[in-house]
Parts: sequence; C-alpha cells; structure tokens
Amino acid sequence: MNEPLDIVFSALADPTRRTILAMLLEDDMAVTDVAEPFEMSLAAISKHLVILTKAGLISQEKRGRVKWCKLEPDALRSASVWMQGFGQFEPVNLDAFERFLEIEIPNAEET
Amino acid sequence: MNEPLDIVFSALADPTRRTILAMLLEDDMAVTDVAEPFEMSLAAISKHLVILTKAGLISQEKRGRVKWCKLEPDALRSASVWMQGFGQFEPVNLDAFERFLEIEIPNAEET
DNA sequence: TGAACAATCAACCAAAAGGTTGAATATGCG
DNA sequence: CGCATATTCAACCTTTTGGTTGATTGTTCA
Repeated sequence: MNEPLDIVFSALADPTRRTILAMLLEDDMAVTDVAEPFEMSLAAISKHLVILTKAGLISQEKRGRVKWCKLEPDALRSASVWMQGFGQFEPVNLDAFERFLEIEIPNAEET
Repeated sequence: MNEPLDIVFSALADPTRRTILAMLLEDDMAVTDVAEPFEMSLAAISKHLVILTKAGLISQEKRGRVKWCKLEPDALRSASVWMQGFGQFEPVNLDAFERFLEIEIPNAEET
C-alpha cells in the first residue's frame, strides 16, 4: 500500500478515524482529548492518529507535553480529484446531498 | 465494517479496484475481460468485483454465460460529497454536517 | 527532586484482507 | 450429447489491520 490514494482512502475507511476528523472540524485537540470519548485505549487512538498523519489528513505539533492534532483538509483534494475523474456528477451537488441525507440518516442511529 | 462509507472507502482503497473502475469508465465489460490485463487470477478479480458490487460502485448483470460489469457512479457521489464537506473551512451548519457523516460523535458525558 | 500527566513503544493477539489452486456450476454451441 | 467457456465456490495461506496491556520516555510543577 504505497500510493497516496491507497493511503488516503484506507485512512478514510475506518469509522473511528472519520469520527476523529469530524471532531477536529470543530477545533484542534490534544491526543488525550481526542481519545476521551472513545471506548478504546489511548494507544489505539494514538495509532489511528499516526495513520491519519501519514495520510496527510491531520498534522500533529507537540507543544510541551501536549501533542496537538489539526485537521488538514487539503489532503482530501487528491482523492477528490480522482473521484471527479469519473465526472458524471458535480463535485458539490446539493441535490445529491439532499438525496444522500434522506437515504442515510435513518441508519445513523443504529451505530 | 457495516456502514456505507466504510464499505465505499475501503473498496476505493485498493489500487486494483480503482483500476477496474477506471476501465469501466470506458465501457461495460465482462468479468473475463476485466481480469485480462491483471496478473492475478480470475478468482481474485471475481472477489474484487464482489467487493465493488457490495459498495454499490458497480452493478453486475448476467446475460447468458457472461456477467457484465457496469460502473455506478452514484455510489461515488456520497463519498465525494462527504469529502467536499471537509474542504469547506467554515461548515455552514456543523450539526447538519455531523448528521450527514452518519456518525454520532461519542460524548462521554452523555454515555 | 519526584510525583503526576501526555504520549508512544513493544510485544502480542484475533480477525479481516488479498491472494492462490482446484473443483464445481451454469451456459453456449457444434 | 459432449465439450469449451464464463464464473464462482471452497479450502487454504500469508500479510495487514485494529485492538490490547504494560513498560518507557518526556514534560510540568509543587
């Protein structure tokens, strides 16, 4: 698994990692705070953060004891460009957005 | 690994499968013809096609002996829209976006 | 200094992913 | 019918993934 697209897509394939990305949408966070809401160990979250960092989806900066995690949304661009190569749809398509909402939201509760 | 986005992103994470999708961009293809340029066995390609089908990225229709594979770009749309959400630096409505992600950000205070 | 905290490392484990080969199941056709 | 073709199934193997626990490394601060 060496190509950038492999790394980005497989990073996005895990729901824990997507949740972390969504959390970082709100604000930068320390590793411990990222881990806090999850039921898995800190070490497991630390590994997820390494994977997200290698994919370029986040960056990590250590200040003192604390390592801050920051979303890097630009990394999604290559994957997004690849998908737009399939070109049958607009990159931001509100109709599709709404259809997606209607279809997927009912499942959101059954985590 | 049950949720739609898990399945779509992990289907996209494999370079063989992305190549297959690109091939199908040109035209529908029979399983044997999809497999021909690859160095792996037909059975391996058949498994990849099952994964792409379960992700909704292709459909397969059997006519006679031949099973035709057809690109279904609508499944890419959901993933593309998901990614576009991260490109917008100030999400218009974060709550709606989180629902859109079809996840619930775990919150230890409530659980 | 030394205790508490932040984060990673190392070793390990179970399950899933991705491949193989050989047999099986349809289907088409001379 | 009988054989070739198209595809999948079943069993197996190796590597990767995602998790665990306990030890370890830095850092802060009373």
